[in-house]
Amino acid sequence: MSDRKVRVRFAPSPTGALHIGGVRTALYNYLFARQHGGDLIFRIEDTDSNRFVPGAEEYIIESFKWLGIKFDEGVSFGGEHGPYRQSERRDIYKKYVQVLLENDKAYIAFDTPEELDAKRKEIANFQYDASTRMSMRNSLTLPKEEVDALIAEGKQYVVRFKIEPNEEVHVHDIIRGEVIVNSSVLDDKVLYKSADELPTYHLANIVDDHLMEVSHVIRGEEWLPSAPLHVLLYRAFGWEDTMPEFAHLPLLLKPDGNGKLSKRDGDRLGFPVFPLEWHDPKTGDVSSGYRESGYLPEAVINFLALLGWNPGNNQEIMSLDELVQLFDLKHCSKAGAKFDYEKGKWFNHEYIMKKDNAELAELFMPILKTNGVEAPMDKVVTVVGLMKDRVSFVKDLWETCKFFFVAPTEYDEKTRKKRWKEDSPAHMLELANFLEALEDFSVENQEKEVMAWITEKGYHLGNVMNAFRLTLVGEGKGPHIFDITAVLGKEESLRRIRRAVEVLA
RNA sequence: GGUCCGUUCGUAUAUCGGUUAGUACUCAAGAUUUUCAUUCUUGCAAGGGGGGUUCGAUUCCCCCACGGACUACCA
Repeated sequence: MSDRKVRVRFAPSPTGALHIGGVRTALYNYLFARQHGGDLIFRIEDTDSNRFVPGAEEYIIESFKWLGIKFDEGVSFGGEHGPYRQSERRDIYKKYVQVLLENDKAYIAFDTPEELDAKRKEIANFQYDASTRMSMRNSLTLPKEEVDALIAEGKQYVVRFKIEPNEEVHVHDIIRGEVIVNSSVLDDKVLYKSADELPTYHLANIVDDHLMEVSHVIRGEEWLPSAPLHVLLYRAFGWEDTMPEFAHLPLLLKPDGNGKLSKRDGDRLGFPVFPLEWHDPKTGDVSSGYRESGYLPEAVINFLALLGWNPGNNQEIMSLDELVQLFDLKHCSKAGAKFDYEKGKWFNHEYIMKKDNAELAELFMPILKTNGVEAPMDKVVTVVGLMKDRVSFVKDLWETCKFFFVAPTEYDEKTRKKRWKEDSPAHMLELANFLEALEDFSVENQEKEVMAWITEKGYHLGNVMNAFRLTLVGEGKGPHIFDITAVLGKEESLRRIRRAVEVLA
C-alpha cells in the first residue's frame, strides 16, 4: 500500500455536538494527511434520518475552524468526489446494492423489526446469519414471484449482506497488527432499508471510501469489531486490491471509574467534552465548550494529540506544525486513555504563557468589558504581560488583574492583620508624599528612590512594602510593586495609598 | 452470554531481552521573592497473577484475572 496518494476522511454523523474523542480522531487524520502530502475529506454520514439534529453540521465545521484543522474537500469545502453528504448519495448506494444482489452477495429480507425482536426473545443469542437465514422470510427462502409481489405491494424490506460462514477474516491494523475473526460470528448485516431508501453505515462507508479513493481509515476502536465485515464487503465488491489500510485508535475513557468518556462526565466533573458550547435544539440543554471555557485552541490540540500518541521521546509541547512532522501511527498506544483534565489545564497554562501579549489582551478585552471596565489597549497589554504566567485561563485574568483597573474598596482582613502595623499609616502617608515629589515615575527610578528612602529612614523593608501592597491591591498578592504603580500612574497610586490610610487607620 | 481489543507510578506515557524502569501532570517539602504566583531543586509513586522460552524478561509465548469496545432496519 505504498505509492497510492494518501487520502483520509473524517466522517461524523450530525447527531449533536462533536465529542472531544471525535476531535482527536479528526486531528490524527489531519496530521496523517498533512505529513504525507495527502488530502483530508469531510464527509457527513447522515444515513439515519431519525437521529438528525439541525445545526450539528454547522457546529462541527465551526469547531474545526476554531481548532485550526483544515479540510481539503468535503461538505462546505468542495471537491471532485461529491456529494459529500450521504443523504445526497441515495442513487449511488442503490446502484451498488443492486450489484450485490445480482451477484448473490446479498438478499432481500422481509422480517419486521417486531418479528426479529420476538425471535431474539424466543431464542437466546439469536443471530441473523447462515445458520438461521433459511428459516426467515427472505428472498432466499421465498419464491421469486412472492418476493416480487411483496415488493410490488409496497412491503418494507431490508437488504442483508450474505456472509459465508466459517471463514477466517484477516484485518490488518496499523496499530494492532493482524486481527482475525471467524465469519460465523458475524451476522448478516442490514445494508439498506427500503423505508427511507438509505443504506446503513456499513454499506455507505465502504462505497464512499472506495469512490472517494480513501487510502487509510483512521477511526476509533469502537469500529474494530465491524472491520472484518468491512473487509468482506470490499471483497464482495471486488475492491480488495484498493481497500484502505485500517488504524483503530484507542478510546478516550472517563477520568474516574470505567467506561467511555461521555457528555455526562463533563457535566458531572465540571469540564467540557465539546470544543464549542453546544445548545441542544431538542432538549434546550447547554453544554460548555473548550472555547467558552477559556482554552486556547493550540492547547486543546496539543493536549489531545498526546492522548493516545507520543512522539517517542519526552517532548510535550508541540505546535500543530510540529505535530505534523512528528506524528506516527506506529507510536499510537493500544490501550484506552483516561481523560486527565488537570493535565489539560496545565497545557493551557503553558500556552497562555507563550502567547503574545497583544493577542492575549485581545482575548481579555471582552471580559473586561463585561465587568464594566473600559481600558486602553496598551495598558491591557502591559497588565496581561505582567500577569499571564499566573493564570491557566484567560477568564482567570479578571480576578487576578482587576486591581489594575478597579481600586480596592475593601481590604483583605487576613492580610491587614498580618501586614498593617501600628506605624503603617504614618509610613504610608510619608511614602505618598515622597512619591508625589518624584519627577521620574518609571519602574526603575521608583525602585531606586524608594529603596534609598527606606534605607535612609531606617524602616523595615518588608513592613513598608507589604503595607504599600495592601493599599494598592487590597490583598497580599500581585506582581512586583513598582510594576503596579507604574501601570496605575502617580495620581492613582497616591489616591489609593491615602484612601487606604483613611479606611485602615 | 458471545466475539474482538487491551493491561508500566493516581493520570498520560518512555523502554525496539540486559536500565538504579525515564519523563510530564497531580501531591509534598525546600530554594528564590518585599507579597502572591511563576520559576528552580528534591521527594512520593509502577511492570495484574501464574506458567513457560532464555544465561537473562516489563519487553516473546500460553493460561487466568481484570478493564474496554462491539453484539440495532445507530453511527
